[in-house]
Amino acid sequence: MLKISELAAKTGMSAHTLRFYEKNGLVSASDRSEAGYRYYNDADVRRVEFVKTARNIGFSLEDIGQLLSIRVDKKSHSCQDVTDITRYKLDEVNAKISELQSMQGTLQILLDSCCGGPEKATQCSIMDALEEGEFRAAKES
Amino acid sequence: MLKISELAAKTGMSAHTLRFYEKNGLVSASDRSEAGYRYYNDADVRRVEFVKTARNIGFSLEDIGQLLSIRVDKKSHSCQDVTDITRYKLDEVNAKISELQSMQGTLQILLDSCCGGPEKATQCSIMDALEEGEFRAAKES
DNA sequence: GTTGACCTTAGACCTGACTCTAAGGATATA
DNA sequence: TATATCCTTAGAGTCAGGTCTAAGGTCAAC
Repeated sequence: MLKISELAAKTGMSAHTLRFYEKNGLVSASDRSEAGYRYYNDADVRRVEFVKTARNIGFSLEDIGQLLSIRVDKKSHSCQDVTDITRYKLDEVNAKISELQSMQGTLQILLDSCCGGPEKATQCSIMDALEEGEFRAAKES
Repeated sequence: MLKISELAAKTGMSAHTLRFYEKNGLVSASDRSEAGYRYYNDADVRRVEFVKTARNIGFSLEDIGQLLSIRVDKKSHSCQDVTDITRYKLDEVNAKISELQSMQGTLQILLDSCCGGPEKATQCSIMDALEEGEFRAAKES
């Protein structure tokens, strides 16, 4: 049984974050001392590691909440339930990538158009382009 | 001279946002009525359009503040000042794209590994992979 | 002369994921 | 026993970029 700081050390999260996760229903200590100290067992550690892994991949805490509820009762859930969450996340990620690639393209065009030297900015083609306003929003949502 | 709601209509921003920008030093009305009403002239409109364009490209309000201070005194700034801001932003965008592409790759692998069907999640390879924890963080910062 | 649409301000609220503080109680070591 | 280090809680603060509210002042039309 680990105390919160020990679990924090073991998982690389802060005790603050572990309490925050508990408040948000993700991980709680399976035991408490008389004084109220949290005590975590091996299953708790695995749950925290699961959260950490999902977090690393990019799932939001809300996504992780759903994955955890599948995890505790796998028999009542299908692979489709899991892929639905994953696919939705992938769509989100792809949308953000597109948005950023649009920004990237614009910024690259701007950079290519400008000498970037010590010349005075009175004739700077980047400033001129911004003045012209010939760019669409990268995101439409 | 335009009142704030007229400028809002003209630029597609809300009056709220225009006041918010003013509070943050980006755009202010060059005139005020006796009662305190904001009045915007053509130069103000161009400044707002400049902000809007830069915002669409993806510059942060802080970046835009810097671009605006170059804009009002181009003679004291060089093209390099402008490209520095642009290049920095491009680097940021590229870093985020890399991060998201890493997430994308992982999510795709997960999806490919799972049947996604109505089978019970007891043998789900996505859940297993999350349990194994074999993924690195997409971002290192 | 009053209705209704506009304007003003300071400041609260929103998202997401923490991060920290204050005030107090518990435990371990010297 | 003293002190240092841990633990608890509720709640506030952080970031960015808005968005909204409350309470009140202004202005044009009927």
